[in-house]
Amino acid sequence: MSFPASAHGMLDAMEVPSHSRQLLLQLNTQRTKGFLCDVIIVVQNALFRAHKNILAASSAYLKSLVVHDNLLNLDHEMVSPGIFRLILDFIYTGRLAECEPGGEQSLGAVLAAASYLQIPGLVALCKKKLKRSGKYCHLRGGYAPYKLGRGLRAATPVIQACYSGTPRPVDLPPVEPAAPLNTQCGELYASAAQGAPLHPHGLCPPERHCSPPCGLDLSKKSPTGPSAQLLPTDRLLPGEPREPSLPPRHDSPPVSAGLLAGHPAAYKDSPPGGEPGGHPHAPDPFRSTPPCTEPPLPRADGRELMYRWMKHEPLGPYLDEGEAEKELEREEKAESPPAAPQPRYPSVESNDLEPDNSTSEETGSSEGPSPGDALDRYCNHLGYEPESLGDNLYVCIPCGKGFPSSEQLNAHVESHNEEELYHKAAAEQAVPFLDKGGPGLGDILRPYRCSSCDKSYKDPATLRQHEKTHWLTRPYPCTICGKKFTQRGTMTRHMRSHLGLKPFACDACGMRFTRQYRLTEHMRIHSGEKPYECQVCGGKFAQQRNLISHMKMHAAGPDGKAKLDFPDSVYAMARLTADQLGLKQEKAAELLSHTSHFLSDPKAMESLYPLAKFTAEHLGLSQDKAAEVLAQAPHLHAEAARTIERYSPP
DNA sequence: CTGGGGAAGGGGCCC
DNA sequence: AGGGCCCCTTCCCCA
Repeated sequence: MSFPASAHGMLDAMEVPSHSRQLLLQLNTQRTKGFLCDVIIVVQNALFRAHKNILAASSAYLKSLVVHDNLLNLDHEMVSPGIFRLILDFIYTGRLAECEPGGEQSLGAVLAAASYLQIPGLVALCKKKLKRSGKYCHLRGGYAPYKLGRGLRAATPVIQACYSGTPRPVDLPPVEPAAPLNTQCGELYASAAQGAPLHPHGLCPPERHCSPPCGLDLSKKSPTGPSAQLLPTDRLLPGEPREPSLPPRHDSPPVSAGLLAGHPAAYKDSPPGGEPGGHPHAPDPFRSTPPCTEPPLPRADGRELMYRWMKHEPLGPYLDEGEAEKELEREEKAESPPAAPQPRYPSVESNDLEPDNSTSEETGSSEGPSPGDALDRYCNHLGYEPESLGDNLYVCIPCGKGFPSSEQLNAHVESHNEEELYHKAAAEQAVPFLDKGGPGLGDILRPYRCSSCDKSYKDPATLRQHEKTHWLTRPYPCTICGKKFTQRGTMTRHMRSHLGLKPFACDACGMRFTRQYRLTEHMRIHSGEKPYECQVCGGKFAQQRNLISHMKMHAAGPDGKAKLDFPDSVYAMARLTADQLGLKQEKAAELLSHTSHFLSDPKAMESLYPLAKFTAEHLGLSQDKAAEVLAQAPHLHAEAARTIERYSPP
């Protein structure tokens, strides 16, 4: 399909002046309703819903996070819930609600947070406002080190210096806008107070100016059903929100390390380009780069973008702070007509960043970027992600692996050392095995043994992970309810259940799940597949766990007590099997008791593999796994042989 | 009312 | 870090 040249010309001229404004309004409306929101931002005990695309188009820092996570946890020492609300409003509207009273302090906090989040337009706007109020000259020296991309740990004292005698911005009470804010009810507070009546739709009552009385009842189970993807509204209980200035509820760090991955604080000691503990593939927002003075992105073609990426120059739709400031100044000079009044959304100034400006949009960009251009630049998307390119310049000499930063290389080298230590320790441990008649195959396969419980593992990392189960204090607390976990993954999974995040959807019925495995299990309902069969009655089950429950029914007598009378040898085997497989002895015995047909066939015991096959079949393991398990327990073979001897037909 | 099955939520833990 | 599996438990439905 092709258009005549004239038609192309016509298309070029066909521009709806209010398009960008309408688009933004729609997006903001969607945000307030939670519609298509695909990310949750946790700031202290406040939750905000938003759209990844919008965040990524507005903030370099948030972009680096949303690429990898649906749940972002911001350091509340860097940005308080109240300030983040203002910033989120700005992102979705291009307007900054009036900060008051003590506006400069709040504005300073917004500036600090905008720097932290790398939103140059907002940084420039705050500076401009501070300048107008006569504060910025005073502050300039203080804010100057606030170069974009600095970790705020370094920046915070600067702010303190700026506002000597006043609380740090992070200690300020939440900013309550003078006029009702328009939106903001995408935010949900995990309040300590509960029990008050529900508020419909989970939105803040208008009379509260959307200050966040919405509590999150964490005592309830996660919702079920297709409607509950994000914080279901029926779980929201109003209650007074905790003041953002209050200390965190738990003694533990308020934001988990895992959720903070990629946080600037984690980079504070890193050289440019290092991403320790963060998102290794995320564009490094802290790489020192000269301010981008390139023409607006739409004019840059793919090759130029690639070239700039290769040169570590800024590519994206983000304006450098200085550039954004110039943008604002150009805007002021443009003398664009004032924005239409929006009573629900007090404008900071008549020439605030304006998402739509019909005059300049119509005149095109040849006479300098218009506010519309500015928005275009913010909304422009790259055709590729930098993470697709790798430059692993730091190479580990022993193993030849490459890493993008010295930090990662160092971490790798440390792991080398630990690994070698473990190997050494394992080699030393092997000596007693020899004393006992030589190490079993299992000792070779799983040389890393726990000193507390004698369980053994294939690799040192798994052993370390296991050893945490013996610790008195579990190292990973939930930042919402305080429950503690031995593994970070378990904690983040638990957090998902708090937040109702269910990324795995059934194509057939739309039901959503928190885990892939659950979806797989669920899909058997639709397929009719019932792979788990009872060896006693032939009953089939879609879920293994239901087979296990069912087997208990078989095992229980009329009085509820176990009715199966297992031979001693079966119990002995069961004990060993239970030990090896981590099952309860009762269950292992139960499973083994259903194998009389096997046990009565001595030929089947002639080699290890048939036994493995039997074990695999009856314990739901892969045959290889079963073989490995059995290999670790040569005494099991002897026991099995004795059992066979005893029960073999004469 | 009760027991059994189906389905699902959540935690533990290994890989 | 995330996937996968196991276990315990709960809820609902039905005979």
